Amino acid sequence: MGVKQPSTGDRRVQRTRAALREALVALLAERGWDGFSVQDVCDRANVGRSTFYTHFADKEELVSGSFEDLRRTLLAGLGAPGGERRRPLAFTRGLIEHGLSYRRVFRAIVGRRSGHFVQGRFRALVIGLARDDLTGWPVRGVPVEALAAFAGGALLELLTWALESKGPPEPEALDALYHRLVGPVLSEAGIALGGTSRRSAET
Amino acid sequence: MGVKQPSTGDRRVQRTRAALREALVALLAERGWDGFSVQDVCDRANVGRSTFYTHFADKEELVSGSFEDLRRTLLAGLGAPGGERRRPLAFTRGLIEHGLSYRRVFRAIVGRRSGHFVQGRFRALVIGLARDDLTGWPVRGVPVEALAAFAGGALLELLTWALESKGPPEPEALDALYHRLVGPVLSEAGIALGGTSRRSAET
DNA sequence: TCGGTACTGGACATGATGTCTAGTACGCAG
DNA sequence: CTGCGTACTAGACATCATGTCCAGTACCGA
Repeated sequence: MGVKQPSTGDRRVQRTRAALREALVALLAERGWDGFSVQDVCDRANVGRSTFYTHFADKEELVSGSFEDLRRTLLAGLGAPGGERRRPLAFTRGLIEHGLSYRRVFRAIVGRRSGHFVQGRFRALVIGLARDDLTGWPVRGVPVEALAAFAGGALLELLTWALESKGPPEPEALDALYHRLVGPVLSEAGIALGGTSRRSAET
Repeated sequence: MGVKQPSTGDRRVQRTRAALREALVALLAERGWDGFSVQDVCDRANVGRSTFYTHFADKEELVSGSFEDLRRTLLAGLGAPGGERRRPLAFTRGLIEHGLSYRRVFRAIVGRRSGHFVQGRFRALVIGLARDDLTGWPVRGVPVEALAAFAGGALLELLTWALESKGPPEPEALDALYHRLVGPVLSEAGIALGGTSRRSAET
């Protein structure tokens, strides 16, 4: 699986990888996942195709890194983790803002011209975030996994709808809408939305 | 786009198409979307590859037919349309039952080994059903499209979760869970769950 | 029974993938 | 600054799936 032979912090390696990632994101945004080949990425990045394969096994392995970055970015946007968390699913704000800002890329990730791998990866990211979050706000009789699937799926498709719609709403409005819809579900467990901060689920 | 030259009701045509569809579904269930080629479908169906292309442009066009069937099946399961509709999103029961019954196929449609096209098609199917349904139960200040995305996405991922989980729940239980979670969202518009049947949204 | 149409299988061109190799360029340590 | 090693390069190669085309065969329907 990881076939990365150049294990170095060599400057050449860093430049090459950066170029490839950049090219990938650009091509993804403008042509969609199936709209470009490994060759195309290499051309755009000015990198030999053989070189590509010394770093990544395929397009998918290359894009995986970008998802790592995205995840880190989103989590970083939450401020100090474990700090002052007031509402469930607080990460949605950052995700929505980010998604609407980089609209072209996110449409390519989530929309019709995407690819199975990319989309699946994004789904996993969102639902994973939801699960981690909701672990702190359990609902009676509902497995966290199921709750996360529900809330994450809803968020995913709502964001998709916003990205595809002609006049995309403001991030705040969309976030508010989502929380307005998903709020009742969570408050069913007796969670006061602006009230006590229950926070102590197993680490 | 539709390149179907054999426009006939010829018995040979029907047999060929049926064989191809059957083979496709079987292969999809056991190998996943990317796990088989057009050639494989033809082999399993005992049909020449050239023949395949006289009927369908590619795998995707072939599978489209099956989705049509599925849609019809689900809608048929609702009884006379416009009849005695008591609750919003009534179609979920049929969908969930069907999905859990044909677990292998639906995991292939929705799961990790699926393909972008198939998955997208299924998403569109579910969200489309939700939209058609929810048109009859509007929620103040929320576009139907958005509401359908929310409810459909949640259903989609909840079903996926159930399909992937080890001990899959009973259809009734899953359906109940979904409606328990999504219910509050809809009742926000003042819909009594067991009460008055509001039914007359703008056509 | 016969005409037409669907099926057959095989050839062909195309394009992407992934592997490999010998040679070149460049970063980095000494 | 100098050379050692490692990353990069171009290109060849084998493989595989796709989609098109054609001449021949089989079979449906009238």
